[in-house]
Amino acid sequence: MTGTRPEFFDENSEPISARIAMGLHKIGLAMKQQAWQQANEAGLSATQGQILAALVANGPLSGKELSERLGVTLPTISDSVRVLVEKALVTRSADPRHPRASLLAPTPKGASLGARARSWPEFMADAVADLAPDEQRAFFAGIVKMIRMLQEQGLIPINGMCVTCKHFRPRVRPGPSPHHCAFVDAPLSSDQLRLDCPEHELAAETARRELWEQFMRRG
Amino acid sequence: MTGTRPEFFDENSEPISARIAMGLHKIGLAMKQQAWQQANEAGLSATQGQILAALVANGPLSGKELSERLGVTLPTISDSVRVLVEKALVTRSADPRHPRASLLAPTPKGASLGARARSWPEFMADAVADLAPDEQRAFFAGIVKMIRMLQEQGLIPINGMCVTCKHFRPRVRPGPSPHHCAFVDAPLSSDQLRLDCPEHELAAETARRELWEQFMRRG
DNA sequence: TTGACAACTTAGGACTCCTAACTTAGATCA
DNA sequence: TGATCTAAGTTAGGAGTCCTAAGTTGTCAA
Repeated sequence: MTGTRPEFFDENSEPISARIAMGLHKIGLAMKQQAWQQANEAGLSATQGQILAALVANGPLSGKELSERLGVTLPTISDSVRVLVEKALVTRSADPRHPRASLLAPTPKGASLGARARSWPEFMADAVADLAPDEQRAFFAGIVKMIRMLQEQGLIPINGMCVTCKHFRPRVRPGPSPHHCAFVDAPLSSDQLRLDCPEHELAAETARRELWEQFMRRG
Repeated sequence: MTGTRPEFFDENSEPISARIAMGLHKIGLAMKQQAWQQANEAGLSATQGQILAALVANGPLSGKELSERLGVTLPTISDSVRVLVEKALVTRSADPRHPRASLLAPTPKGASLGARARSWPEFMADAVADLAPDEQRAFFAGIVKMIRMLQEQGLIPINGMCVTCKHFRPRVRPGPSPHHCAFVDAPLSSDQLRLDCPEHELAAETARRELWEQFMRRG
């Protein structure tokens, strides 16, 4: 079984894109387990934690909005919200926008748990900390592009990414901060692109594609 | 709410490592949903698919080994395996290594499903395909390093990574393929590093750290 | 031969997630 | 003024995921 086989790796290894996919799969595994464990330690289920985190990050939301953001169906949300209300971590109030909808907001206790839940993925940040700054930037750039592709394919539900937002103006000036956010009227660099801006407003389909192409244009 | 606020992004954005974590979180979400959906289409559960994929990729395994590889407890595996045996996708046979253990091997039908299950994460590969080759390499390098860190922290169960394998010889020569695999006696480049080599044998703790430091050494 | 060990298996419970079938407040329109 | 439509939730039911705790059972060591 052993011997000089320089062709071994080319024959047996998959293309780098498949290797990336596998790596992300493994990272996803760690993420799932951590979320589960950290939720349990906080006396919540994973979904309950995610709901609280979303409410803290984005302000009051309806059940429908939550289901879109978390990528699960309404009944699943409905179930978890019932428990959160029973635990006095969330309150309901009427939503002026829709007749049957109710706006969900965290109570003070819920908000504090939600804030903690938001930091659950940060154990990842520790694992990233050892990368050199330029490696981190390259890594982040890859992630932004991947997420955009996944969203294009309809595999990621909602995302508050700058590159799909109607307020985003890519490459409007030279220098290190070429982009601009029209909402806050501020320049921003590629490093500063947000993935979950609460002010995100989805641009129309054609405008979105346009934004993306401008953003990707090199030079 | 609108106005010239150049400080907006620095004030409201998190550090890049946290942004990376959030991005990976979103990607993980897509991964979970895809796995679920693709498993359903194949008439399997997600876990069953992963078990079949592992058996195809690594050859016959015991329940214990499966539970380590998939990062779930033995009862969970036991449950899924029972269903797979009922479906005639997996067979048991005695394991010569352990008295009470049984080796699980896929039937032909199970093997074909397992081969398909192995390609489930590949939808990610499509999303990566738009990245330039150098971006892909940088991305992959980041992933390898992250996985290594996560494993260091005990957050990823088993991994057949070259950088933790006793057969791995990092940086033994100059040029584009500086590393060497002593098992197949072949040079390999950083791009060719494997994440799930079936021949992986875990090096002892101290040796592992040594390997890693050699691998990380720049220049 | 008695006990420890290791690898399961069983039992039981909480949570996730889905589809399908209601329920209901308001809007639309005849 | 109703009849119908729409959209947001809720309820019911079922498969699957996970866990902990408590057996089972071959083998090996004392």
